[in-house]
Amino acid sequence: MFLNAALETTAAEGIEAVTARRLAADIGYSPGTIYQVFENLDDVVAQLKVAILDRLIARLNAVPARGTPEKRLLALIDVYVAFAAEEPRLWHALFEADPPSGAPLPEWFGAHISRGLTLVETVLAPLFKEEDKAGAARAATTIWAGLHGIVSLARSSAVSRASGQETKVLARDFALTYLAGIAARRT
Amino acid sequence: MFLNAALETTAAEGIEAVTARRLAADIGYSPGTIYQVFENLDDVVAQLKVAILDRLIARLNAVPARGTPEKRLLALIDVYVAFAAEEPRLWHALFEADPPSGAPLPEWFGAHISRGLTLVETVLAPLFKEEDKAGAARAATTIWAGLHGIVSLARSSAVSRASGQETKVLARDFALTYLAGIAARRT
DNA sequence: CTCCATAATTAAACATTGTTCAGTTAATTG
DNA sequence: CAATTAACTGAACAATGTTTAATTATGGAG
Repeated sequence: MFLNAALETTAAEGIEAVTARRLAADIGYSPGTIYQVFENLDDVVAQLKVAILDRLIARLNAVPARGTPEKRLLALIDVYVAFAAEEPRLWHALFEADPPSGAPLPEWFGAHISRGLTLVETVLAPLFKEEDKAGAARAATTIWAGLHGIVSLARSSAVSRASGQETKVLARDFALTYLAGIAARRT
Repeated sequence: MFLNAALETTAAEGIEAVTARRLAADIGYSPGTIYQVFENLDDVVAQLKVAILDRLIARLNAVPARGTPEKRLLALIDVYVAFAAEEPRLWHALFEADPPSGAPLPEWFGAHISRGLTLVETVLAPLFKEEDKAGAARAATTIWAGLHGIVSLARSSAVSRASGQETKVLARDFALTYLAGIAARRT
């Protein structure tokens, strides 16, 4: 219940609106109860991030697993960019917002993020020889990170914020060019 | 004075430690005085970000303007990654931290960020034909954004956090591969 | 030097935040 | 039904950003 309320508030008003009293009031409880379910607000936010990541990964998993790796990667990118465009506050809460206290995220969170990475890695695998698993992993990391950077820059810069389409073009071009570079440098 | 104190506190303890009372106490003033110099704490943080960006850009400007575009770009990247490694709290405050209130940054901040972009664009210019200024701009945007994403992911992921060297290799590889992709797709 | 006007600075107050905990209510078990 | 356990509350505390009346310092005119 707490997480559902936190998710709704975040989607509608941003993660900064998720306060202890607000969260409790939304489901008809008192603030103190939160601390019997969660360690503190950082814990709430950490689990909220996992819930948001689950949503994103569910969408990514929903793209059909057929076609060339390039086409599949572009489909993943479109889904990612669309998620950031449709749910900007969720994307921000997941990838950009700090825990309320400013403390680092718990260690177990890294394992969740890597689910996104391995998803990209799986799609990219056919492009790499079997003995070059490290290359596939590195490419997946770079594309995942680059995608994040492009969406992040697009959100903060007033330039391309007007046309949401621009981000999609930029992200697609980045991925295709990077893959072309891998092919070119290999030969 | 306020900005200097804020910069020192941020470098040492992170931007979350920059509070109104702390800031005032550090220079021997009372909290209320801040509001005769700044509009509010968001304003302090915004100007602090500009100060940090000035530092980063000063370092980027210090790289020699000779050699091939590729070598010059790699030098820029090394400086960027080194800055993030040596001053992680400043990098975080500049690129990742939200304003205290969660409100968006003022419009004039975008103009400052674009200084970094044009710097990369200048280095990349010789690689593009004169009529393809848009291509150079897009490449600069992608590299700047990708660099941000790689450093951001490296910081949040426990995987490569241990060896700070990994980030540099990843960033260099990303840039070179992306440029190779541009060359390959053009022919 | 004195007096006054202006500027600079303060200290206290207010609302809101996360968090704790003794006390109260609800549920469950023997 | 009684007693134990669990769930929950509401008031309190410290710390936050921000405002403002009061105070102090500054500087110029006579």
